[in-house]
Amino acid sequence: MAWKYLNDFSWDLDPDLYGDRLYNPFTRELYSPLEELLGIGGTADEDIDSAVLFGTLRGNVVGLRYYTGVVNNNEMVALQREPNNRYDMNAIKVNNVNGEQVGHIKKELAASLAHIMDNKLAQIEGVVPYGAHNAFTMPVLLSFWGKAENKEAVLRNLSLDGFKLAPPGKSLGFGYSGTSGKAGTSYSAPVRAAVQMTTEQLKTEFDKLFEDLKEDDKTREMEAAEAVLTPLLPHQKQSLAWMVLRENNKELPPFWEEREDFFYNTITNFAEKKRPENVLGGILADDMGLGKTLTTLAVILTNFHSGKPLPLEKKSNQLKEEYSLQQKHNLKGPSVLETEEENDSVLPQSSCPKRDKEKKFTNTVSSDSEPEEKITLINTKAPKTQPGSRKRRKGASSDVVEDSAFASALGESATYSKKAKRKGTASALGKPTTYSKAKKKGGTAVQSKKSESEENLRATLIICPLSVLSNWTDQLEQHIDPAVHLNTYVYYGSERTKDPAVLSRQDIVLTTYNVLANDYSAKSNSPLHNFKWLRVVLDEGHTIRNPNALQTKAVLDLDAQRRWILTGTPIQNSLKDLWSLLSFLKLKPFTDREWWRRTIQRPVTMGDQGGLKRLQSLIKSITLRRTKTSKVKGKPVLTLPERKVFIQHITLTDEENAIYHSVKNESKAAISRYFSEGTVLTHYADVLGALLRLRQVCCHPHLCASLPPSTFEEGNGTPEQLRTKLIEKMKLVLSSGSDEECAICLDSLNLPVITHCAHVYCKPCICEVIQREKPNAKCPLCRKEVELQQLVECPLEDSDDTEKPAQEWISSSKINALMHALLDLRKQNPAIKSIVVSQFTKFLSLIEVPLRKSGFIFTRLDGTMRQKKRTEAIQQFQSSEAGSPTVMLLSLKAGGVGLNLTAASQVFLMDPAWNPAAEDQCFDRCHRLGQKQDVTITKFIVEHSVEENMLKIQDKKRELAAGAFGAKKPSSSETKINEIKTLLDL
DNA sequence: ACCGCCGGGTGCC
DNA sequence: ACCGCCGGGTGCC
Repeated sequence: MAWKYLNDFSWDLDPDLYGDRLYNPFTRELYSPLEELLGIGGTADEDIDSAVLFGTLRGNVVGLRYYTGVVNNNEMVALQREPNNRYDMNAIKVNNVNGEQVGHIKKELAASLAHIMDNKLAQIEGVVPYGAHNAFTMPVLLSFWGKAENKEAVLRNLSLDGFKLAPPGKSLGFGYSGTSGKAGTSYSAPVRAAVQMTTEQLKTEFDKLFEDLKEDDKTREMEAAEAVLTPLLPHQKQSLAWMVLRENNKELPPFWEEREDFFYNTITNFAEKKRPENVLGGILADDMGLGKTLTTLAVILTNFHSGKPLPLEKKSNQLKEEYSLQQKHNLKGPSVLETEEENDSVLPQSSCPKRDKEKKFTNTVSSDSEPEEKITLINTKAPKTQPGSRKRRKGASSDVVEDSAFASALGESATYSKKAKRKGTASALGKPTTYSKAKKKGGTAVQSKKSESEENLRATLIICPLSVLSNWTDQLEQHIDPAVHLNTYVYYGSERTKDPAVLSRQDIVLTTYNVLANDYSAKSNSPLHNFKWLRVVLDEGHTIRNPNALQTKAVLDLDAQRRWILTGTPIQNSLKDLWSLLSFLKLKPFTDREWWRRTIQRPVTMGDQGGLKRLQSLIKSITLRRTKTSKVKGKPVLTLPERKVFIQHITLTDEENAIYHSVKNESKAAISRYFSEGTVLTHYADVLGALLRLRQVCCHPHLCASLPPSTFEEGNGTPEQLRTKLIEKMKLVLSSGSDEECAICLDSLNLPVITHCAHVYCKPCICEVIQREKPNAKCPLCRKEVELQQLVECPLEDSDDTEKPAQEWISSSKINALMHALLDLRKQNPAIKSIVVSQFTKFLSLIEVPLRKSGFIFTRLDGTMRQKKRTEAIQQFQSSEAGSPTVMLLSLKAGGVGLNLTAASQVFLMDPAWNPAAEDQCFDRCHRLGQKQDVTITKFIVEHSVEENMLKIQDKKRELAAGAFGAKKPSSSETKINEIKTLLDL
């Protein structure tokens, strides 16, 4: 069991508990109670956050003449161990900010430092006070940072070799002096660390980071291209203008200045002749529901190259027929040149942007005049619709559908049509679809990363979580003129293309983080990675917050001219999560984590004003953020109907109460034993297990019946027993209603497997790790050794029914309360739609019975459903037709942020979530853009139960968290113990 | 390197 | 002189 390793590895997390997360309303950070209660969390990287300055030491860099890396006065340098150096295994390289080697640390000092670095006793950072004009050696000022408990060891090690650190009080400690921007000036002007701000000040400052909309470039508005049928709201016109400005921007990136014939970085004092590239893109961090998707589509259509709209052909019937003929013709065999000539006369380049380097193509796409001509073609404007209203698609005709069948039979992309979608065929995401068919042509247009010129780039890659993939296709259909040839390819499913030529023909390619990561790890060929994109857009961009996750690496390895991150939660998990995002944006020098840490992350977490200033100006220059309460010209961005939350207290029946108390007493007994043994914290998994049971009994006595009784004991049995136990444990994880996530990809579990150390991952994720680290692969959560053969898979679908066969259905107090409310509503107005939310899918199943009995038409959405069924469920529920479902049974975390359930005006939360953020997100699914009615939320809470206690602790945590900033502040063990006592009334 | 270090040449004042 | 001193060769790790 996982807690066995807690003593050895301070950052062990039991995934069993990982999903039960609490919410920090300020940082919008989700954190698990386990991390909180044990005062742990994060990865080894966080050691750097809590580092203190041990002191400084002057040393020498030698061998300058052998290397090309140059440095300026006061420039920061990085130290890098070089254990395989053939002359000295203690060798330490010194690199400049660009990663070019400058020299080596002189060998005597290196011999002493190597030990410290290899054992991670300290992080050693260098600043070269006098770096320019040194031919052979140069001095370097070294700062030693590390955990306080390692300070003595470091000092001892150094003094054994005759080195002595100057005490930290003598130095500023950031490697540069706050606002002057001169790296390293501090060493000669020693001061105590810059004026430290209080937590409160920091919080205020941080709030300001995203709220400043006064600048001109963020308030200017811009109209979208004609092909965008939905009129943009004022704030969306602002985002469009700002994004177009960012994409066409020719300025130097933040913190760079042009000086004489060099470009200077004012933070690191690095300089180079080459002009640093600016980010053509940034972060659109608008709150959920402000229309990031629509705005992004508008950018794609509006800013092709140099501010001109994407050249798109207007479809006409004649064109379509010829096109369709062409299609069939080409599918018969490899195309020949004559055919292409024909093609071009019928359908110019729009559907085939990157065919080859022939002149005709270059002319049509990259010349300045040509795109304008195209625009005139689409000038016949369709009547615009109001935002949120659905645009009926007129263009789809049967020949297109036929064509799609033809195409998909050959494994090619299929034509998307609304008609087909209504029949439920083309909506299947399992196969590639395009909105309008790209011309098939014989493999002449293989695009290569290097040889294409930037003007020829056309395709935008959009990467999103699977749960919002359909949102993109829906919105494309909803907002884009159907009469326009917008080539769209959904890169998903087993039939996805391997042919870059197919991608090169697209305007938009949609895929998911998981598909991207899978392709990336399957190294063989990932067409997405062997391609230069015009744009890459990350939807729910905080998905890549974990720098070690495969998904993040796969994303960072994409090649694109312009890069966008869409996210509603800019700093979801404290400052360090920002790094992956900046790294994606390729902002020099922050793509290297060391420079990010040294210049921003650590100074800010230590309360340095200069660091915060830098962070502010950085964020300001690349981020646009509006909240639901932001205003444009004095008016709120959005006016949503009211949202009211009621708590309805439930009194259990005597019978239920008896069950509750017996479970409670049993748990109490076990946990009291841990108290007396003083092992509460090491048995925390059991504590949460007990809480889970109590929460379940509050809902329905049948819910906790299938819990494995073995949770309270340890020990090993036969391999078969172990296997059974692991499967049980995994099932508990999967069915606990917490919508477990994989600690590697941080996404929902996909093909869950459990390790012998009882941690659950996606099979592809953990296999990747084992492959990469073999032969010594370790569990990413507990560092225990893992092997491929030891992974236990979850047996398929013997599910609830077989587990508990003939248990007769009974009601419960909560079910009665719900049914009472639903029947009441129906009496008032039979058209009212309600969402019934629980963390326990089994509970939802139990609720189905009385719903059916009372004649409710309902639908259901939970994490176990395939994408196709999900889409169906949502569409049925959202339909306003008579006979459409009036109740949706929803598992708390199903669907993700993109889920739109605005048809509902009532939400019933059957059980409180650990994590108020999850509740809020859930409410936002119906209380969002498009909601016309007031929304009423009813939370059912059993009085005098663990549920009430959960609310209390949540409130307390909210308060506590509101005062915290950035880094996690683990509560004292006294607090932890008290919390457990509160929860269990001990 | 306008240094340090090495090793050969050399040796009263 | 088993030294000192001189001056040329030489130079990261």
